[in-house]
Amino acid sequence: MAPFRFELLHQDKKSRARLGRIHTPHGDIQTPAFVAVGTQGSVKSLTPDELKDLGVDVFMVNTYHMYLRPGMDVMKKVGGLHAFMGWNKPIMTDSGGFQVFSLARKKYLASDTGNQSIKIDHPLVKITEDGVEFRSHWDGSKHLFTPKFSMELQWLMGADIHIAFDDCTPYPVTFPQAKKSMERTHRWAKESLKAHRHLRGVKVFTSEVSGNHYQALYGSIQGSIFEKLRKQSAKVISGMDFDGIAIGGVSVGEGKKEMVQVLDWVTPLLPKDTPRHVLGVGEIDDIFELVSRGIDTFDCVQPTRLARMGRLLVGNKQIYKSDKSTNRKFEIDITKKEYSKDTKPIDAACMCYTCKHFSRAYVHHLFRVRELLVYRLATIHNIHFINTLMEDIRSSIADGTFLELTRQYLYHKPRG
RNA sequence: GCUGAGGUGCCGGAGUGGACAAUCGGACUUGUCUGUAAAACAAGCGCUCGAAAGGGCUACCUAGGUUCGAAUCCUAGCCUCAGCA
Repeated sequence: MAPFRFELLHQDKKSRARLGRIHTPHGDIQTPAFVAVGTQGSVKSLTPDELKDLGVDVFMVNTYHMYLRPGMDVMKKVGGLHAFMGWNKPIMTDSGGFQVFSLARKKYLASDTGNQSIKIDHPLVKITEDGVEFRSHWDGSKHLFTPKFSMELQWLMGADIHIAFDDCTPYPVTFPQAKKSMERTHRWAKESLKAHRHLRGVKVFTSEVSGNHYQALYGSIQGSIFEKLRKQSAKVISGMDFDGIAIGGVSVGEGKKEMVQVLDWVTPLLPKDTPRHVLGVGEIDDIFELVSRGIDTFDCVQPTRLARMGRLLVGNKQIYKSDKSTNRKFEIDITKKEYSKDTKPIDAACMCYTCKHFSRAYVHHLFRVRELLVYRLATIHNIHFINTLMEDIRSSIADGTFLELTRQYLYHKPRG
Protein backbone atom coordinates (compact mmCIF):
# COMPACT_ATOMS: atom_id res chain seq x y z
CA MET A 1 0.00 0.00 0.00
CA ALA A 2 0.99 3.58 -0.57
CA PRO A 3 2.89 5.13 2.28
CA PHE A 4 1.86 8.24 4.12
CA ARG A 5 2.86 11.42 2.35
CA PHE A 6 1.88 15.07 2.29
CA GLU A 7 1.90 16.75 -1.05
CA LEU A 8 1.87 20.53 -1.12
CA LEU A 9 0.03 21.50 -4.30
CA HIS A 10 -0.19 25.21 -4.06
CA GLN A 11 0.82 27.95 -1.68
CA ASP A 12 -1.45 30.98 -1.60
CA LYS A 13 0.47 34.19 -2.22
CA LYS A 14 -1.66 36.53 -0.17
CA SER A 15 -1.95 34.37 2.91
CA ARG A 16 -0.38 31.30 4.41
CA ALA A 17 -3.24 29.17 3.09
CA ARG A 18 -2.11 26.10 1.22
CA LEU A 19 -3.67 23.52 -1.00
CA GLY A 20 -2.51 19.99 -0.54
CA ARG A 21 -3.14 16.32 -0.50
CA ILE A 22 -2.42 13.79 2.19
CA HIS A 23 -1.77 10.36 0.76
CA THR A 24 -2.63 7.52 3.08
CA PRO A 25 -2.86 3.78 2.56
CA HIS A 26 -6.63 4.11 2.44
CA GLY A 27 -6.77 6.95 -0.02
CA ASP A 28 -6.14 10.64 -0.26
CA ILE A 29 -7.34 13.54 1.78
CA GLN A 30 -7.76 16.78 -0.13
CA THR A 31 -6.64 19.64 2.04
CA PRO A 32 -7.60 21.92 3.62
CA ALA A 33 -10.09 19.42 4.95
CA PHE A 34 -12.71 19.22 7.61
CA VAL A 35 -12.36 16.01 9.59
CA ALA A 36 -15.72 14.76 10.81
CA VAL A 37 -15.86 13.27 14.26
CA GLY A 38 -17.07 9.75 14.86
CA THR A 39 -16.08 9.28 18.46
CA GLN A 40 -17.56 5.89 19.10
CA GLY A 41 -17.02 4.46 15.67
CA SER A 42 -19.72 6.30 13.80
CA VAL A 43 -20.38 9.79 12.62
CA LYS A 44 -23.65 9.92 14.46
CA SER A 45 -26.64 8.89 12.37
CA LEU A 46 -24.88 8.50 9.02
CA THR A 47 -23.70 5.48 7.04
CA PRO A 48 -20.25 5.26 5.48
CA ASP A 49 -21.82 5.54 2.03
CA GLU A 50 -23.56 8.71 3.02
CA LEU A 51 -20.32 10.12 4.37
CA LYS A 52 -18.58 9.35 1.10
CA ASP A 53 -21.37 11.00 -0.85
CA LEU A 54 -21.01 14.05 1.34
CA GLY A 55 -17.36 14.29 0.41
CA VAL A 56 -15.97 13.14 3.73
CA ASP A 57 -12.42 11.93 3.11
CA VAL A 58 -11.56 11.10 6.69
CA PHE A 59 -13.09 11.05 10.13
CA MET A 60 -11.80 10.76 13.64
CA VAL A 61 -12.47 8.00 16.13
CA ASN A 62 -11.64 8.17 19.81
CA THR A 63 -9.29 5.68 21.40
CA TYR A 64 -10.61 6.09 24.91
CA HIS A 65 -14.18 5.39 23.88
CA MET A 66 -13.35 2.44 21.66
CA TYR A 67 -11.13 0.95 24.32
CA LEU A 68 -13.98 0.98 26.83
CA ARG A 69 -16.51 -0.20 24.29
CA PRO A 70 -16.44 -2.36 22.32
CA GLY A 71 -12.96 -3.06 23.68
CA MET A 72 -9.84 -4.28 22.03
CA ASP A 73 -10.72 -7.96 21.97
CA VAL A 74 -13.42 -7.12 19.50
CA MET A 75 -11.02 -4.91 17.61
CA LYS A 76 -8.54 -7.76 17.24
CA LYS A 77 -11.19 -10.18 16.19
CA VAL A 78 -12.74 -7.96 13.53
CA GLY A 79 -9.39 -6.76 12.26
CA GLY A 80 -9.37 -3.08 13.14
CA LEU A 81 -11.50 -0.04 12.62
CA HIS A 82 -11.72 -0.03 8.85
CA ALA A 83 -13.28 -3.47 8.79
CA PHE A 84 -15.31 -2.88 11.91
CA MET A 85 -16.95 0.28 10.65
CA GLY A 86 -17.16 -0.70 7.01
CA TRP A 87 -15.14 2.35 6.05
CA ASN A 88 -12.31 1.85 3.60
CA LYS A 89 -11.12 5.44 3.49
CA PRO A 90 -8.70 7.19 5.83
CA ILE A 91 -9.28 7.22 9.57
CA MET A 92 -7.73 9.29 12.33
CA THR A 93 -7.74 8.20 15.93
CA ASP A 94 -7.49 10.59 18.81
CA SER A 95 -5.27 9.47 21.63
CA GLY A 96 -7.68 9.81 24.53
CA GLY A 97 -5.76 12.86 25.68
CA PHE A 98 -8.74 15.09 25.24
CA GLN A 99 -10.72 13.04 27.73
CA VAL A 100 -8.22 14.08 30.37
CA PHE A 101 -9.59 17.51 29.82
CA SER A 102 -13.23 16.82 29.09
CA LEU A 103 -13.91 14.24 31.77
CA ALA A 104 -11.99 16.03 34.47
CA ARG A 105 -14.75 18.27 35.69
CA LYS A 106 -17.83 16.20 35.09
CA LYS A 107 -19.69 15.14 38.20
CA TYR A 108 -22.11 12.58 37.00
CA LEU A 109 -21.72 9.18 35.55
CA ALA A 110 -24.36 7.77 33.29
CA SER A 111 -25.32 4.36 34.51
CA ASP A 112 -25.31 1.27 32.41
CA THR A 113 -29.00 0.85 32.73
CA GLY A 114 -30.10 3.95 30.97
CA ASN A 115 -31.06 7.43 31.89
CA GLN A 116 -30.44 7.38 35.61
CA SER A 117 -27.34 9.09 36.83
CA ILE A 118 -25.10 7.84 39.57
CA LYS A 119 -23.40 10.49 41.54
CA ILE A 120 -19.81 9.70 42.19
CA ASP A 121 -17.57 11.42 44.62
CA HIS A 122 -14.27 10.85 42.94
CA PRO A 123 -13.18 12.55 39.74
CA LEU A 124 -13.22 10.54 36.53
CA VAL A 125 -9.64 11.46 35.75
CA LYS A 126 -6.43 11.61 37.68
CA ILE A 127 -3.23 12.77 36.01
CA THR A 128 0.19 11.55 37.02
CA GLU A 129 3.50 11.95 35.31
CA ASP A 130 3.25 8.44 33.93
CA GLY A 131 -0.16 8.81 32.47
CA VAL A 132 -3.80 9.25 33.26
CA GLU A 133 -6.01 7.16 35.42
CA PHE A 134 -9.51 7.14 34.01
CA ARG A 135 -12.64 5.88 35.56
CA SER A 136 -14.91 4.41 32.98
CA HIS A 137 -17.98 6.54 32.48
CA TRP A 138 -19.83 3.28 31.89
CA ASP A 139 -19.14 1.36 35.05
CA GLY A 140 -16.66 3.35 37.14
CA SER A 141 -13.84 0.86 36.67
CA LYS A 142 -10.29 2.19 36.68
CA HIS A 143 -8.04 2.26 33.63
CA LEU A 144 -4.55 3.62 33.29
CA PHE A 145 -3.63 5.29 30.04
CA THR A 146 0.01 5.89 29.33
CA PRO A 147 1.47 7.16 26.08
CA LYS A 148 2.67 3.65 25.30
CA PHE A 149 -0.72 2.15 26.02
CA SER A 150 -2.51 4.71 23.87
CA MET A 151 -0.14 3.88 21.03
CA GLU A 152 -0.82 0.17 21.42
CA LEU A 153 -4.53 0.75 21.35
CA GLN A 154 -4.30 2.98 18.32
CA TRP A 155 -2.15 0.43 16.59
CA LEU A 156 -4.73 -2.23 17.22
CA MET A 157 -7.41 -0.05 15.71
CA GLY A 158 -5.21 0.53 12.69
CA ALA A 159 -6.14 4.09 11.78
CA ASP A 160 -4.12 5.85 9.11
CA ILE A 161 -3.29 8.76 11.35
CA HIS A 162 -2.69 8.49 15.09
CA ILE A 163 -2.32 11.29 17.60
CA ALA A 164 0.32 11.21 20.30
CA PHE A 165 -1.01 11.02 23.83
CA ASP A 166 -1.02 14.54 25.19
CA ASP A 167 -2.21 16.54 28.15
CA CYS A 168 -4.85 18.95 26.91
CA THR A 169 -4.20 21.98 29.10
CA PRO A 170 -7.36 23.40 30.57
CA TYR A 171 -8.22 27.09 30.54
CA PRO A 172 -7.72 29.28 32.41
CA VAL A 173 -4.31 28.25 33.76
CA THR A 174 -1.37 29.97 35.28
CA PHE A 175 1.90 30.05 33.41
CA PRO A 176 3.57 27.50 35.70
CA GLN A 177 0.66 25.10 35.32
CA ALA A 178 0.65 25.48 31.56
CA LYS A 179 4.38 24.95 31.49
CA LYS A 180 4.13 21.80 33.50
CA SER A 181 1.35 20.50 31.29
CA MET A 182 3.36 21.31 28.16
CA GLU A 183 6.45 19.61 29.48
CA ARG A 184 4.39 16.57 30.31
CA THR A 185 3.02 16.60 26.79
CA HIS A 186 6.53 16.76 25.38
CA ARG A 187 7.66 13.87 27.54
CA TRP A 188 4.63 11.90 26.52
CA ALA A 189 5.25 12.82 22.88
CA LYS A 190 8.66 11.23 23.11
CA GLU A 191 7.24 8.13 24.72
CA SER A 192 4.45 7.98 22.17
CA LEU A 193 6.92 8.17 19.34
CA LYS A 194 9.10 5.51 20.83
CA ALA A 195 6.21 3.14 21.41
CA HIS A 196 4.77 3.80 17.98
CA ARG A 197 8.09 3.04 16.30
CA HIS A 198 8.47 -0.09 18.27
CA LEU A 199 5.04 -1.28 17.20
CA ARG A 200 5.83 -0.45 13.61
CA GLY A 201 9.02 -2.43 13.87
CA VAL A 202 7.66 -5.56 15.43
CA LYS A 203 4.41 -5.55 13.49
CA VAL A 204 2.89 -7.50 16.28
CA PHE A 205 -0.56 -6.24 15.66
CA THR A 206 -0.56 -5.36 12.03
CA SER A 207 -0.20 -8.97 10.99
CA GLU A 208 -3.40 -9.98 12.67
CA VAL A 209 -5.30 -6.77 12.37
CA SER A 210 -5.78 -4.50 9.41
CA GLY A 211 -2.91 -5.42 7.18
CA ASN A 212 0.53 -3.96 7.18
CA HIS A 213 -0.39 -0.47 6.16
CA TYR A 214 1.64 2.47 7.31
CA GLN A 215 0.16 4.16 10.31
CA ALA A 216 1.20 7.77 10.70
CA LEU A 217 1.68 9.56 13.98
CA TYR A 218 1.08 13.24 14.68
CA GLY A 219 2.69 14.97 17.64
CA SER A 220 0.66 17.42 19.63
CA ILE A 221 1.57 20.98 20.58
CA GLN A 222 0.37 22.52 23.83
CA GLY A 223 1.30 25.67 25.74
CA SER A 224 -2.05 27.32 26.39
CA ILE A 225 -2.15 31.04 25.57
CA PHE A 226 1.47 31.75 26.44
CA GLU A 227 3.66 32.85 23.58
CA LYS A 228 6.83 31.50 25.03
CA LEU A 229 5.33 28.09 25.71
CA ARG A 230 3.54 27.80 22.40
CA LYS A 231 6.65 28.66 20.45
CA GLN A 232 8.74 26.32 22.51
CA SER A 233 6.23 23.54 22.05
CA ALA A 234 6.07 24.16 18.31
CA LYS A 235 9.83 23.82 18.07
CA VAL A 236 10.08 20.79 20.28
CA ILE A 237 7.32 18.85 18.55
CA SER A 238 8.49 19.90 15.10
CA GLY A 239 11.94 18.71 15.99
CA MET A 240 10.73 15.21 16.66
CA ASP A 241 10.17 12.67 13.93
CA PHE A 242 6.42 12.88 13.60
CA ASP A 243 4.51 12.42 10.36
CA GLY A 244 2.41 15.43 11.13
CA ILE A 245 1.80 18.11 13.71
CA ALA A 246 -1.35 18.62 15.71
CA ILE A 247 -2.12 21.79 17.60
CA GLY A 248 -4.06 20.99 20.72
CA GLY A 249 -5.36 22.85 23.72
CA VAL A 250 -7.20 25.42 21.64
CA SER A 251 -10.87 26.36 21.83
CA VAL A 252 -10.96 25.20 25.41
CA GLY A 253 -12.53 28.41 26.63
CA GLU A 254 -9.91 30.99 25.79
CA GLY A 255 -11.81 33.01 23.20
CA LYS A 256 -11.31 33.30 19.49
CA LYS A 257 -8.80 36.13 19.58
CA GLU A 258 -6.50 34.18 21.83
CA MET A 259 -6.89 31.10 19.70
CA VAL A 260 -5.95 32.98 16.55
CA GLN A 261 -3.03 34.50 18.39
CA VAL A 262 -1.80 31.03 19.29
CA LEU A 263 -1.96 29.97 15.65
CA ASP A 264 -0.02 33.06 14.66
CA TRP A 265 2.75 32.12 17.06
CA VAL A 266 2.85 28.48 16.16
CA THR A 267 2.24 27.96 12.47
CA PRO A 268 5.22 29.95 11.15
CA LEU A 269 7.50 27.64 13.10
CA LEU A 270 6.14 24.46 11.58
CA PRO A 271 7.89 22.60 8.77
CA LYS A 272 6.31 23.21 5.39
CA ASP A 273 6.37 19.66 4.18
CA THR A 274 4.46 18.29 7.14
CA PRO A 275 0.70 18.26 7.46
CA ARG A 276 -0.76 20.35 10.26
CA HIS A 277 -3.90 19.51 12.09
CA VAL A 278 -5.83 21.60 14.59
CA LEU A 279 -7.60 19.57 17.20
CA GLY A 280 -11.16 20.48 17.98
CA VAL A 281 -11.81 23.68 16.09
CA GLY A 282 -14.18 24.34 13.28
CA GLU A 283 -16.90 26.93 13.53
CA ILE A 284 -17.43 28.60 10.19
CA ASP A 285 -15.49 31.75 10.99
CA ASP A 286 -12.73 29.70 12.63
CA ILE A 287 -12.23 27.73 9.45
CA PHE A 288 -11.07 30.82 7.59
CA GLU A 289 -8.70 31.67 10.41
CA LEU A 290 -7.21 28.19 10.35
CA VAL A 291 -6.88 27.90 6.62
CA SER A 292 -5.38 31.34 6.20
CA ARG A 293 -2.67 30.32 8.66
CA GLY A 294 -1.74 27.23 6.76
CA ILE A 295 -3.67 24.58 8.62
CA ASP A 296 -4.37 21.51 6.50
CA THR A 297 -6.90 19.56 8.53
CA PHE A 298 -9.06 20.16 11.58
CA ASP A 299 -11.68 18.14 13.33
CA CYS A 300 -14.70 19.47 15.13
CA VAL A 301 -17.88 18.07 16.61
CA GLN A 302 -19.68 21.31 16.08
CA PRO A 303 -21.37 20.65 12.72
CA THR A 304 -22.63 17.22 13.73
CA ARG A 305 -23.56 18.06 17.28
CA LEU A 306 -25.31 21.28 16.38
CA ALA A 307 -27.23 19.43 13.72
CA ARG A 308 -28.77 17.21 16.36
CA MET A 309 -29.65 20.25 18.43
CA GLY A 310 -31.53 21.84 15.55
CA ARG A 311 -28.90 24.40 14.65
CA LEU A 312 -28.46 24.29 10.93
CA LEU A 313 -25.67 25.92 9.00
CA VAL A 314 -26.62 28.54 6.54
CA GLY A 315 -24.84 31.08 4.36
CA ASN A 316 -24.62 34.41 6.06
CA LYS A 317 -26.69 36.28 3.53
CA GLN A 318 -29.61 33.93 4.03
CA ILE A 319 -30.16 34.61 7.65
CA TYR A 320 -33.29 36.59 8.33
CA LYS A 321 -33.01 39.58 10.53
CA SER A 322 -36.12 38.30 12.25
CA ASP A 323 -34.29 35.16 13.33
CA LYS A 324 -33.36 36.30 16.76
CA SER A 325 -32.74 32.75 17.77
CA THR A 326 -29.00 32.96 17.84
CA ASN A 327 -26.13 35.35 17.69
CA ARG A 328 -24.17 32.96 15.60
CA LYS A 329 -23.81 34.21 12.12
CA PHE A 330 -24.09 30.98 10.23
CA GLU A 331 -26.82 29.12 12.01
CA ILE A 332 -30.54 29.06 12.19
CA ASP A 333 -32.41 27.34 14.97
CA ILE A 334 -34.92 25.34 13.02
CA THR A 335 -36.80 24.39 16.16
CA LYS A 336 -38.06 27.95 16.55
CA LYS A 337 -41.72 28.55 15.90
CA GLU A 338 -41.06 31.00 13.10
CA TYR A 339 -40.01 28.12 10.85
CA SER A 340 -43.15 26.10 11.39
CA LYS A 341 -44.76 27.32 8.17
CA ASP A 342 -41.65 28.14 6.21
CA THR A 343 -41.83 26.28 2.93
CA LYS A 344 -38.35 27.24 1.81
CA PRO A 345 -35.41 24.84 2.08
CA ILE A 346 -32.96 25.26 4.95
CA ASP A 347 -30.58 27.07 2.66
CA ALA A 348 -31.68 28.15 -0.77
CA ALA A 349 -28.23 27.71 -2.22
CA CYS A 350 -27.63 24.30 -0.67
CA MET A 351 -27.67 21.24 -2.90
CA CYS A 352 -27.74 18.63 -0.17
CA TYR A 353 -30.27 15.83 -0.03
CA THR A 354 -32.17 17.51 2.77
CA CYS A 355 -32.44 20.87 1.07
CA LYS A 356 -33.36 19.32 -2.26
CA HIS A 357 -36.27 17.40 -0.81
CA PHE A 358 -37.62 19.08 2.30
CA SER A 359 -38.86 22.39 3.61
CA ARG A 360 -37.88 24.14 6.79
CA ALA A 361 -41.42 23.48 8.00
CA TYR A 362 -40.91 19.73 7.61
CA VAL A 363 -37.55 19.70 9.34
CA HIS A 364 -39.01 21.90 12.05
CA HIS A 365 -41.89 19.48 12.47
CA LEU A 366 -39.60 16.47 12.71
CA PHE A 367 -37.60 18.19 15.44
CA ARG A 368 -40.71 19.09 17.39
CA VAL A 369 -41.92 15.53 17.39
CA ARG A 370 -38.45 14.08 17.75
CA GLU A 371 -38.58 11.88 14.72
CA LEU A 372 -35.30 10.04 14.28
CA LEU A 373 -35.09 10.94 10.62
CA VAL A 374 -34.40 14.52 11.49
CA TYR A 375 -31.03 13.80 13.06
CA ARG A 376 -29.94 12.28 9.79
CA LEU A 377 -31.38 15.06 7.66
CA ALA A 378 -29.81 17.74 9.83
CA THR A 379 -26.43 16.02 9.97
CA ILE A 380 -26.44 15.50 6.22
CA HIS A 381 -27.14 19.17 5.73
CA ASN A 382 -24.48 20.44 8.10
CA ILE A 383 -21.76 18.16 6.80
CA HIS A 384 -22.69 18.95 3.24
CA PHE A 385 -22.60 22.62 4.05
CA ILE A 386 -19.18 22.51 5.61
CA ASN A 387 -17.72 20.23 2.98
CA THR A 388 -19.04 22.42 0.22
CA LEU A 389 -17.37 25.32 1.96
CA MET A 390 -14.12 23.35 2.08
CA GLU A 391 -14.39 22.64 -1.64
CA ASP A 392 -14.91 26.32 -2.30
CA ILE A 393 -11.95 27.14 -0.12
CA ARG A 394 -9.71 24.65 -1.92
CA SER A 395 -10.64 25.96 -5.34
CA SER A 396 -10.21 29.52 -4.17
CA ILE A 397 -6.69 28.73 -3.03
CA ALA A 398 -6.02 27.10 -6.37
CA ASP A 399 -7.05 30.16 -8.30
CA GLY A 400 -5.75 32.75 -5.86
CA THR A 401 -9.09 34.07 -4.63
CA PHE A 402 -9.03 32.76 -1.11
CA LEU A 403 -9.07 36.19 0.49
CA GLU A 404 -12.00 37.25 -1.66
CA LEU A 405 -13.90 34.19 -0.59
CA THR A 406 -13.09 34.96 3.02
CA ARG A 407 -14.37 38.48 2.66
CA GLN A 408 -17.48 37.33 0.90
CA TYR A 409 -18.22 34.91 3.69
CA LEU A 410 -17.29 36.74 6.80
CA TYR A 411 -18.13 40.29 5.99
CA HIS A 412 -21.27 40.03 3.95
CA LYS A 413 -23.97 41.93 5.73
CA PRO A 414 -27.08 39.98 6.63
CA ARG A 415 -30.12 40.75 4.58
CA GLY A 416 -32.61 42.89 6.45
C1' G B 1 -82.52 7.24 36.81
C1' C B 2 -79.63 4.60 40.80
C1' U B 3 -74.76 3.58 42.99
C1' G B 4 -69.70 4.79 43.24
C1' A B 5 -65.42 7.93 42.06
C1' G B 6 -63.96 12.68 40.96
C1' G B 7 -63.42 18.05 39.39
C1' U B 8 -55.96 21.41 41.02
C1' G B 9 -51.99 25.80 36.79
C1' C B 10 -51.47 24.87 28.87
C1' C B 11 -51.85 19.15 29.66
C1' G B 12 -51.11 14.80 32.88
C1' G B 13 -51.04 14.34 37.84
C1' A B 14 -49.37 15.09 43.60
C1' G B 15 -51.20 17.50 47.86
C1' U B 16 -56.24 16.44 51.46
C1' G B 17 -56.80 22.26 57.76
C1' G B 18 -51.23 26.33 58.50
C1' A B 19 -44.37 25.27 56.34
C1' C B 20 -48.85 26.16 49.12
C1' A B 21 -48.23 30.51 44.02
C1' A B 22 -48.97 24.80 45.15
C1' U B 23 -44.18 18.28 44.60
C1' C B 24 -43.23 15.77 39.95
C1' G B 25 -43.66 14.83 34.60
C1' G B 26 -44.84 16.69 29.70
C1' A B 27 -45.61 20.86 26.55
C1' C B 28 -43.88 25.73 25.82
C1' U B 29 -40.00 29.89 25.97
C1' U B 30 -34.98 31.27 26.27
C1' G B 31 -29.94 30.12 26.56
C1' U B 32 -25.40 26.92 26.06
C1' C B 33 -22.56 23.86 22.85
C1' U B 34 -15.47 23.91 18.97
C1' G B 35 -9.78 16.67 19.69
C1' U B 36 -18.68 14.32 21.56
C1' A B 37 -20.25 10.59 28.80
C1' A B 38 -24.36 15.30 24.14
C1' A B 39 -31.31 12.75 19.70
C1' A B 40 -27.63 16.63 25.55
C1' C B 41 -27.65 20.25 29.29
C1' A B 42 -29.25 24.80 31.93
C1' A B 43 -32.80 28.47 33.22
C1' G B 44 -37.80 30.26 33.07
C1' C B 45 -42.86 28.93 33.03
C1' G B 46 -50.34 33.12 37.27
C1' C B 47 -50.02 38.70 37.15
C1' U B 48 -47.03 42.57 39.05
C1' C B 49 -43.03 45.98 41.62
C1' G B 50 -37.58 45.34 42.26
C1' A B 51 -30.75 45.28 39.89
C1' A B 52 -31.15 41.84 43.89
C1' A B 53 -32.69 40.29 48.51
C1' G B 54 -37.60 40.52 48.79
C1' G B 55 -42.70 42.51 48.38
C1' G B 56 -47.95 43.07 46.50
C1' C B 57 -52.23 40.99 44.05
C1' U B 58 -55.28 36.98 42.07
C1' A B 59 -55.69 31.64 42.26
C1' C B 60 -56.96 24.74 43.19
C1' C B 61 -65.34 23.94 39.11
C1' U B 62 -69.30 27.81 41.10
C1' A B 63 -71.82 30.03 45.32
C1' G B 64 -72.28 30.12 50.39
C1' G B 65 -70.42 28.48 55.27
C1' U B 66 -67.08 26.63 59.51
C1' U B 67 -62.19 28.33 61.28
C1' C B 68 -57.30 32.83 63.81
C1' G B 69 -56.31 30.21 59.08
C1' A B 70 -59.21 26.28 53.56
C1' A B 71 -56.80 23.49 47.37
C1' U B 72 -57.72 20.68 51.79
C1' C B 73 -63.73 20.46 56.35
C1' C B 74 -69.45 21.41 55.70
C1' U B 75 -73.92 22.73 52.46
C1' A B 76 -76.03 23.55 47.72
C1' G B 77 -75.41 23.76 42.56
C1' C B 78 -73.03 22.61 37.89
C1' C B 79 -70.02 19.19 35.24
C1' U B 80 -67.10 14.51 34.17
C1' C B 81 -66.13 9.33 34.49
C1' A B 82 -67.21 4.05 35.88
C1' G B 83 -70.76 0.19 37.07
C1' C B 84 -75.96 -1.00 37.16
C1' A B 85 -80.58 -0.08 34.89
